[in-house]
Amino acid sequence: MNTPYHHGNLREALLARAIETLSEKGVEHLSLRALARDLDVSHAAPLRHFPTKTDLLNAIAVEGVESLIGATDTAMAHSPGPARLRAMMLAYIDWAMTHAELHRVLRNPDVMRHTSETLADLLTAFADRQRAEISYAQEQGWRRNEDPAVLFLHLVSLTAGTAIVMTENVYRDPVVTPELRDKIEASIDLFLGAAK
Amino acid sequence: MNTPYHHGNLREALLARAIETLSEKGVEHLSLRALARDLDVSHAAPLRHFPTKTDLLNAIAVEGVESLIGATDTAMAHSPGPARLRAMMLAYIDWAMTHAELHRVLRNPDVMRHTSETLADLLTAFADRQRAEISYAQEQGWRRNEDPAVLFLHLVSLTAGTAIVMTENVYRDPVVTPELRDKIEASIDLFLGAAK
DNA sequence: GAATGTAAGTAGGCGGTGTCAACATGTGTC
DNA sequence: GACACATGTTGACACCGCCTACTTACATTC
Repeated sequence: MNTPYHHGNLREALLARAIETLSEKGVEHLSLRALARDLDVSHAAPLRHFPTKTDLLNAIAVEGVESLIGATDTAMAHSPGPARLRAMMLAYIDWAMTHAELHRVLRNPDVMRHTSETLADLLTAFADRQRAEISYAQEQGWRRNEDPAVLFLHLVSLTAGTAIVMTENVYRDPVVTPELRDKIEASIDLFLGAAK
Repeated sequence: MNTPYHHGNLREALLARAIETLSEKGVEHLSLRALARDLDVSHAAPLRHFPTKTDLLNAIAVEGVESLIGATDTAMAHSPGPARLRAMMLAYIDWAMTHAELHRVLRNPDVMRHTSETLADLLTAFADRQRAEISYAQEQGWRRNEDPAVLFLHLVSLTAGTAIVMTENVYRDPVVTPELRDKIEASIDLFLGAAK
């Protein structure tokens, strides 16, 4: 009865422990064998559920994107129509800051080079939502005569860029201060509020 | 005389070959031992010059940042005063697109977690230059009554974000088209030209 | 309810990796 | 010319992802 032959739900346990160690030690120090050790299981057991390490990272990325989409969804649901675009951008950045390592997995080249079908679908769906939100805002009068594709590129670049600048400390210390959140909002508003 | 005991300039050869393989196979497939094999040298020889793999990546990052700074320098030198800020941003993005893998090294978490002194210095110097350029533009009347810190955050996020969106294909296919460069410029100008 | 096919675990091995220690070989300096 | 020192080599260790063959438990079917 103790240490049964079958773990029961090794797949979920692997994912949970992986995300845990991810936020502790970073992507590059995540190993399938260490994961197996942590869960008291043979070193090859994880391969039954994730044939390759990339598959594991891919599954984690799926959970990450789902979490991200959930966060933006609730944020947008609590915002009135015209403010939804702003809520979406801020939710993305906030999510990235509170899930830094998960966010890092999402921009791991090895993951993004061979994304699973479901991950790719989630990403394009999210992108479509961003595009839809832009066109809604334009209908409301925001930057009405601007090329939507340009606005989309700008929105994506700015949100992803801000998230990255916040999570990785590219420019070391200078950026991280208490009133930082205000500056982030102000920065976003340079884009959103210009034609207000 | 053939295959002498001492390589002569192994350090430079390692860096050169590393950058070469980097653009071919990506960061995660760079190995010290493979590098040593390529240069017909024993597997531990690289450790004399780069005690750890992170040190090698760090040195590559230094070369990368120097190259990036050089590119922005010449771009800015060829632009009249008020257009320098725009030239700086576009030079950054262009450099990232033409040196995608080198750019990826610069945002490799393992590199950025323990940056060498010289790399950190280069980065802060570059950041200072961006700040200086912003304040110069503000003196010229551009977004004069805006918080410089917010402008800096926006500039950094937007440039880094655009560079990343272009080099990694986060949203798969939709973004990469021939007239893309025009859209990039238009996107940048949403920020730069707003208060013109 | 036994037989059986399959999913999920184990054991072991292969080739690869980064890193270390001990040793060898040149090079530059007094 | 002796000697310190930088730069190579060799061999080992512990780890890694991944593969194959084997074993165990579960589920389905007759």
